[in-house]
Amino acid sequence: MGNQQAPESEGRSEQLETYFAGEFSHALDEKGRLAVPAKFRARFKEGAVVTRWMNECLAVFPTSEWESINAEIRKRPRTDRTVQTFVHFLVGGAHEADLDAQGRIGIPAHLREYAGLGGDAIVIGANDRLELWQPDRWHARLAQVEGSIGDSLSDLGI
Amino acid sequence: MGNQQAPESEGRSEQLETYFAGEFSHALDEKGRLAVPAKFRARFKEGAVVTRWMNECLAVFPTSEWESINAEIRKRPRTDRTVQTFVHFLVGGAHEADLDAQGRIGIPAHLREYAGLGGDAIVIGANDRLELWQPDRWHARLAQVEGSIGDSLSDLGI
DNA sequence: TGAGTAGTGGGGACTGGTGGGGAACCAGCA
DNA sequence: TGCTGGTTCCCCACCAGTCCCCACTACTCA
Repeated sequence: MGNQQAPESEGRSEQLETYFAGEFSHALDEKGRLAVPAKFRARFKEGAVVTRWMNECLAVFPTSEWESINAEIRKRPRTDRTVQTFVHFLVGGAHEADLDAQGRIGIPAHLREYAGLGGDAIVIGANDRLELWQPDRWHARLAQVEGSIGDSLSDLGI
Repeated sequence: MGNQQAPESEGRSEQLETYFAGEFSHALDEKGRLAVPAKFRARFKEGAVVTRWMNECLAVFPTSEWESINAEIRKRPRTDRTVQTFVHFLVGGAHEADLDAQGRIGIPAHLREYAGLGGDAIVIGANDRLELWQPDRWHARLAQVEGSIGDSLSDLGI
């Protein structure tokens, strides 16, 4: 990515963010819609897939990203136990949607319920995906992560 | 509709969904009919096959998909124990049907009974098939899956 | 301080899901 | 063989949820 050559005459060329990063606090409205941070919207031009994710949060993938993950799964035997787990949890939970004209995405009721979302939500950039967290769960997760970050970094050799 | 005769005006920008995904809650009516989610109906133009499936749910395959699975089986020796299991469980349970004009499919009584279906049912998109679940069974299955999703993802190298 | 962008809220049209009525088909019995 | 009862299938109509669009407010940047 990265090395952009001729700067666009546009001035601030809002070029495509390659990886998601950062933390945002947005509100879900009455209808279960959530605004995607403006800088990330271009990545979702082709559509977005919302699904269940680990630690009781939701993940939002650009469609292409999701497809490449799922394509990997479809190569494997459908009766494999691990594959079934994946299919039920992730594919079964997957909701495909486009952003509306305001850059919002609708979150189906059963996913909101799974992640405990309502009112405010925390949007986390997590490289290949966005994660949506119920605020309390996010803070708990952060506290948990802080305790083990030292070990993790040395495990990873960073 | 159709005041202009574009040949495949059927098309719509929303073209055929390639794989099934997502979760839907639909009701079985008095007559044992279940509405197939509208976005998937095109995949069942050639017909659908409903049959028993793992974890006491039902599976709905597009006819072509079912055919390719069953063709695979027919190549194998009919005395093979696994083949016999497959034939009794899946082929024996198979019910071929078309969607009605409202996009509903009729589920025979013996299959409804097997899956405990009546009143509400959960429809799960599972890549190559739809799965029909009795709500309580589905929630139990989800709870079970949730516990092992982390391991599954790392097993799959995701 | 003003202009533009981002986030939020809400109203209206429309599609999809559900229920039910009626016709057609089938089988059993007289 | 004709009549009757039941089941299945088809079609119409209502209702609710979803999507699309418009408007308002707050914040940021120049």
